[in-house]
Amino acid sequence: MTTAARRPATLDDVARAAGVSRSTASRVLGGNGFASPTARERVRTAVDLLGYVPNPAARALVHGSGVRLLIAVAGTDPTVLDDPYVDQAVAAVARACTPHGLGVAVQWVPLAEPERLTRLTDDRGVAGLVLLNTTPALLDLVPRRLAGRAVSIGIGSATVPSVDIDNGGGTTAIVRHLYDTGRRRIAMVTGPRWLACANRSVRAYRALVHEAGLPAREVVGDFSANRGYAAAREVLRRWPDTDAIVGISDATALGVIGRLRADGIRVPDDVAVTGFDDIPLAATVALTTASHPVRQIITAAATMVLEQRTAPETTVFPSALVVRGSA
Amino acid sequence: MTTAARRPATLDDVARAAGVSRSTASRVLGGNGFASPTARERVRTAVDLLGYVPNPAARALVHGSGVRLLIAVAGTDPTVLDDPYVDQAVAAVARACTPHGLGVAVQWVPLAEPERLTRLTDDRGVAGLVLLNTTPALLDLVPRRLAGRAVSIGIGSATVPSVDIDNGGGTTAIVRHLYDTGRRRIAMVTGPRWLACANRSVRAYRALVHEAGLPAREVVGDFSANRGYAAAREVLRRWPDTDAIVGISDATALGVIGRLRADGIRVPDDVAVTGFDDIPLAATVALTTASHPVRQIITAAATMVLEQRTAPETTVFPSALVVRGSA
DNA sequence: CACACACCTGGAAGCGCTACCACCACAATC
DNA sequence: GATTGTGGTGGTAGCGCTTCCAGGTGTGTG
Repeated sequence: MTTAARRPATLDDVARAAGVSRSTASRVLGGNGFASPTARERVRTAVDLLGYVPNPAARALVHGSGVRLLIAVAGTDPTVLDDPYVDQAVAAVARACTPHGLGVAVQWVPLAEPERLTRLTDDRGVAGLVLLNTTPALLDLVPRRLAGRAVSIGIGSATVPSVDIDNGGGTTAIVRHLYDTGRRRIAMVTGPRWLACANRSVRAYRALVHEAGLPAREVVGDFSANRGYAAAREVLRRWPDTDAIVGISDATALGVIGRLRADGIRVPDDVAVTGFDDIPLAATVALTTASHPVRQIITAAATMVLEQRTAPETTVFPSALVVRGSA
Repeated sequence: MTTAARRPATLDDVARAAGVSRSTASRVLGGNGFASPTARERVRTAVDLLGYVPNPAARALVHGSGVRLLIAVAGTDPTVLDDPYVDQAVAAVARACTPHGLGVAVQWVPLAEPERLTRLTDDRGVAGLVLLNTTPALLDLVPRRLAGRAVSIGIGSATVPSVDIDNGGGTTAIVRHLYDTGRRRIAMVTGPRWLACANRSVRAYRALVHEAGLPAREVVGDFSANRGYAAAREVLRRWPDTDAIVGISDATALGVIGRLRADGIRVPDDVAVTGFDDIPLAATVALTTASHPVRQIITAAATMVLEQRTAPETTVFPSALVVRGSA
């Protein structure tokens, strides 16, 4: 539009165009310090005219603030990053960061080697930290430098605030629904044992079946549809009279349903199946599940670090039972 | 580990620890310029010892190179960003960028106002550009500054290279498969008209049905399951004898199947349904679809800008027919 | 033995920005 | 009339890094 070989304007250009010093221009843009209405006005118009956007690198350099949010995902191996849930988290954080001029990065932190996190946070480019699949060991390794700029999705600590899903409540609602609709031999395909949020679901399941005097039937899964597919067969092999299967996630449940249907077992007539998460497809395939606003949760987490909350609070988002066709 | 209040090391710290000047240390790390083996060695060990990671902001500042990749997604409204496909793209780009010390940002560019892209690229923080849902107008607005640092997913131009899916080939394979299995009244739920890749699919469909002397039956969709759900009913209302529905995406197909099943129409016995993309769930629900390595495609795109390819080449990734239960 | 020419090195400038400081008006106070 | 503000301003020092440049050493050549 303007000149041929456009070079993004610098603050100097703005100052010159506005006929003020760089300092004044900076003060106007930063909003702090004094500036006369005239100066303010002239700088504003110069900014508009030149399409000036501050250079985040320069800003980060002088503030020592870093330039991107790091999403650290704990897991046994790098394939955790292949999880669509991580995709969603990364994208949601990116969307929250973009208006603040921050980028996002993702990295896997091996479960067996949490201190690897330190190497990642030694990077001054890291402005903040979002922990996914958090373990207690990881929380202790969040450096002081990032205090108030770190948040955990899942469990928190005295220094690291967290946002979390009410997995226990969600699972309780699901299992109770199964019980209320006459299911008495309820099995569960769980998540990885080391994952706090998965454990809360499992504990809720156990508490409820125990309370009802039913046996607990657990097969360890990993959130994936594939694992659900295999786990379904294992459940029915070990406990053939099972009449309900609780999936730790929607993907798990979808895998379970796939296997059951392939084996000629009717859902929900023979076996009821439930999921957890309420992914978009759950509605399409009529999956009974627990719904929680994942995007909202992640966005809340990102917002916490962007706005630099200091209070190590835990925000728990509710989980709502959604009854559809599968149970 | 080391000192209590750890402050990430700077190049000065490294130089001091290694007993050389900052310049020498920088030269060793940059790999360019001369440096004696001794100096090289000492700097290396100092780096390891201190856990030094270069400050990307300072680096970007001196190089004028920017600090994050921008993913610009064209669409009629900001909800395009809610698409899981965008999630996946953002996450994949983030994964590719992270090792390079770059972050990612996402922004919507209104279809009706492509020049809004200029405001985004005026930000010196932008090191590179990935265009999603690209339109020709957008390609022309890629600034010179980003030449060789921009890539389009979909259509490209003389200056902007692209990576693309062989939508035409994939759709041809699908429609041919439907024809070969006896379907003669094949309808299609299309994508938005302005989207080049969707149009290629539609054109392939038209060409094939035309060639076979069949009528084209099109309902405009938008890639979403919801729209597929609604579109399925519209198809059957307008052409009750339809015996196959080609979905522009897996989500569309899933929506179509959901509606058909809800209406008591058997899939594939009464109506065959096909998708496009081969999302993870497609296998679970036995959807016949065309598969293409989306993650690999996005990664290829990201790699192109990270490695600053200059040749405006177009890389087309093949699309493979995956026959499963739904058609 | 002077010279060129390699290799190697530290000093210093500067990327674009913010923040501190010194300064200057002008008004209000003693 | 000297003093203390108060609102406004520009100069300048850096943030951590790269890169250019001047100045070293040491080898090989005329």
